[in-house]
Amino acid sequence: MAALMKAEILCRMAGKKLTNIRRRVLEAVWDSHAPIGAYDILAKLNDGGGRTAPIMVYRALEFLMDNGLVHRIASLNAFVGCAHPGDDHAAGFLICRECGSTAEMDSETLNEALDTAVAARGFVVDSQVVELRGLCPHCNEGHTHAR
Amino acid sequence: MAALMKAEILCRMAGKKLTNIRRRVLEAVWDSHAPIGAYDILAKLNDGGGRTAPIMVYRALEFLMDNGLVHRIASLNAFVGCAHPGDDHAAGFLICRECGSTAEMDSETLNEALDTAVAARGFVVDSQVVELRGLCPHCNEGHTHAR
DNA sequence: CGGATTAGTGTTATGTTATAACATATTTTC
DNA sequence: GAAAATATGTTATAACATAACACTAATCCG
Repeated sequence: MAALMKAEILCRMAGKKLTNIRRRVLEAVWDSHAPIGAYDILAKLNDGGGRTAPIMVYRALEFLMDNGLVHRIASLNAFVGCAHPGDDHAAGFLICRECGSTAEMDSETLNEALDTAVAARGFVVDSQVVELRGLCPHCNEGHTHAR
Repeated sequence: MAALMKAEILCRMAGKKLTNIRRRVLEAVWDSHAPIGAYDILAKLNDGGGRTAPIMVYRALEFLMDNGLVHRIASLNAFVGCAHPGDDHAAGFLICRECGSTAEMDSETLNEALDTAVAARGFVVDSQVVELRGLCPHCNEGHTHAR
């Protein structure tokens, strides 16, 4: 799997260890087509008789997030693989309410607009949560919903 | 309290009932200078011997959110009073990591940018979570942090 | 009016998400 | 190879949220 390979390389370059459990959690995240919850990851790991504890999953997720390999979707209490690992980027997400698919949006336009809106108020941003829920192009076929 | 008065009026106009528990939850939300968690609201209600149950608070919060009186901050699992009740608006939030104060950002610029970034991908947005964490102007005095 | 319907509240129990505290094992550093 | 740092394993519990069902109050409409 390409994402796994890339993760291996990035960790090696950064002097970080992509240990077994971390790799297995990352695999579980990528195996899911949609954002996946920590306890669903846990279930995958323990499928077939493992005895991994919740905190082990959370610790792995923390590592993966710190190293830009996974993002947390706060509005879903769930996690997705990062589409652009390596870049240190502020991302936004487009979450389809029908199919659950989640696209990472790394838009200049978006971040410039955020900066502008925010700078006007003298606020200094450290981190952002931008999660837009709606219909992806595929699920929107034949519909006529507007915002 | 002004927010309470406004809520009364808006509910009356909409034919909705701002019952006792709903009003008390709304009060608790406004009494807090920062976003407040459901169980902290609960504690306030029960301070002095009440026996309100968690679900009663969640039910009240659901009503208040449905009627545009309260917003949920997903990244904090907490709730804030809506700064512009009555408008049906898509808001964003600026959350100070030092003092916890939270400003509601109802920016045209922001929403236009979101629309632009999103329309380019053929995505149709229903609802949004925009929560920016950082330093408010007051807490930023004397600092030189950048994004 | 007064019965039927709807909306709201109260109560108990449980589900879901996340972390604390501490012991053990492994790796790195010097 | 001892000390320090990093990672894992184990048990328990904290924090956030909802299900299910009984009961009460408000409203609708003959």
